[in-house]
Amino acid sequence: MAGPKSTTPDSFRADDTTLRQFVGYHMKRAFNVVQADLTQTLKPFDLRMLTYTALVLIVDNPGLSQSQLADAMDVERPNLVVIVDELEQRGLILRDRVPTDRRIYALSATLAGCQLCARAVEAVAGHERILLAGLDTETKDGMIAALQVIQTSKGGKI
Amino acid sequence: MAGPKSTTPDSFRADDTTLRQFVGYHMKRAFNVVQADLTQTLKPFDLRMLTYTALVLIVDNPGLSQSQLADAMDVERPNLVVIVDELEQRGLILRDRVPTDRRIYALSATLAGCQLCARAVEAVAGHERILLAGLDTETKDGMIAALQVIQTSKGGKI
DNA sequence: TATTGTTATACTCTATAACTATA
DNA sequence: TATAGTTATAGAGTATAACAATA
Repeated sequence: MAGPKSTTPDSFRADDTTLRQFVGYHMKRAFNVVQADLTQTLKPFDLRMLTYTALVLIVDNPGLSQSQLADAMDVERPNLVVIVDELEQRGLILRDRVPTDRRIYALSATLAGCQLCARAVEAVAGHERILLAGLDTETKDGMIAALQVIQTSKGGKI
Repeated sequence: MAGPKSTTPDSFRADDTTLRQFVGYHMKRAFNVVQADLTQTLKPFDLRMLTYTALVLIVDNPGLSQSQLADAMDVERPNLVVIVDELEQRGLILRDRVPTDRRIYALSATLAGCQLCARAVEAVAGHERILLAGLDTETKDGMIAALQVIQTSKGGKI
């Protein structure tokens, strides 16, 4: 990662541009790193971040509807359809009609889905441990708590 | 934001699915909120997050090259071209050839670019203050520091 | 040979409107 | 009328290969 030997001012690392930064800048850069790592980690399982997140949520919350899943994932319902389609076609989840309200699909994981999920979760946890090795537990927990507070402030936006 | 009155299990808020979450999940949700707010804030200036970030970095670091800017923004060079194009066509920045290395463009902001940047930066700062009102200074700084550590661990990925 | 900027391209993610079937 | 799921579609953002000009 040596800087280019150009005649322009010495290479601008992101850290040098300390003036007038905004949280979105740091969040995006950090998220890029996390997502790139996640993409690599999930590749052997043929999962992306979205399909992985959906699968974990379905395994952990059997019976939830697509609307509820879309809400939990912060994704628009139309965009969730293709994600659920993919998981269903691979035999990882089931779409069951709810007799008392036939508009709703109750989502649940198959045995294959649970097994794939378990392996993927383990892999992700392992990679995350490496990725966050530079943070002590207190700092990490503080960051996650702060991220959750920001999430929550969604409704209170101007 | 009342949950749907369905016969399926009570609405799953994201906060209920505490099992087996991963940082990417929290980072994405929080980033969604920040970016949505940023998009709204920048709309009056006809800027997006990417064009705003590029403009601020050029204003604060006059003379940097497109490669350096792409590196600072964590964007691939080909994708930066259209961003710089847009700013140049709007008369906000200049692309100047460097005599000592004619491969490079030295980027700098015009007066109009500096003025628009100043107004946009102020608006963003104001919105950010509201968005992060739920966090005390210590928590906020801790989060940003943690995000920067994650950024840095990019090179050390497995 | 390597680097800067560029074009072309494809893929993913996101956002909106409109439809159906059920309630 | 309202909601769940769906379709279609358009727009961002992202990633890769290949090229011309320059070093």
